[in-house]
Amino acid sequence: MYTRATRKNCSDSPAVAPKVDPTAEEFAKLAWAIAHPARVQIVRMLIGREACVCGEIVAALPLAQSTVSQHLKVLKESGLIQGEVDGPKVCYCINPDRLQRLKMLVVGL
Amino acid sequence: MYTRATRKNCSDSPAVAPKVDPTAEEFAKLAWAIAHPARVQIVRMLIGREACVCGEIVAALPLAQSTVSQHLKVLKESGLIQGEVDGPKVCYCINPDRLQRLKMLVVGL
DNA sequence: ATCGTTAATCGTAGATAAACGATAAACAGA
DNA sequence: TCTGTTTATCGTTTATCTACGATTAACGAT
Repeated sequence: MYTRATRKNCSDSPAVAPKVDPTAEEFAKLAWAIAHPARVQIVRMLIGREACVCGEIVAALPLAQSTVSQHLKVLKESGLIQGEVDGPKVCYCINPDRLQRLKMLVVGL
Repeated sequence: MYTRATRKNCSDSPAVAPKVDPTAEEFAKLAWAIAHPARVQIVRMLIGREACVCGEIVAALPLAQSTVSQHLKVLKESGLIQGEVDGPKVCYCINPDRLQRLKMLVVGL
């Protein structure tokens, strides 16, 4: 047996309950949305510009149009952004509620 | 040509500079670290307990020991946590600086 | 109706992640 | 020294991500 404890609260803390906290999944999904440099830039761009057409986002990134479209899809699925069809173009904007939720979760760590 | 603009700041905004902002990569890496439910739970556990032995983390999660070890490795590589060897055990704790950095980046969005 | 533009989707290839069991390494105690 | 404990690593399998070109769908303008 190992009874040595050289660091406080290290080996001698009470056992942890093996329970899954429910927000971990939601948290991970939101974090995952911005877990890629391109998506971080897209989010920042949309926050800074209020709204942005897909083509402008493509032009601002060194990626193919199809790749950007996929990143936009990921962001849309996370709820962080939403797209609105405007003729042949699609106008993307931030979803303030989800962004706020992400901030809450991170700050609440 | 498409000149219709039904939404403000949508099609008629000035062009975006195709420049890569330098913190996007750092941001993405930190976000990636918590982009998995298990890692979110680990981080929360460490924040709430100050420090924690690997075995306790394994016990708290419904995952194999080797899998947890991999998640710990990811978190360590991101700098969010650090491990300290304590005999045969390893004691993990949060790196407050990196956590603060993550919070700053998210709040600064 | 046709043409050009815009953006999503498809198909594919390569890389990476996630999960596990098995093994190895490091250590304390007998 | 030998044994049991703890954790990291290895090897493997499966799944998902990322990136691209090509194609398709939707739309406005002519």
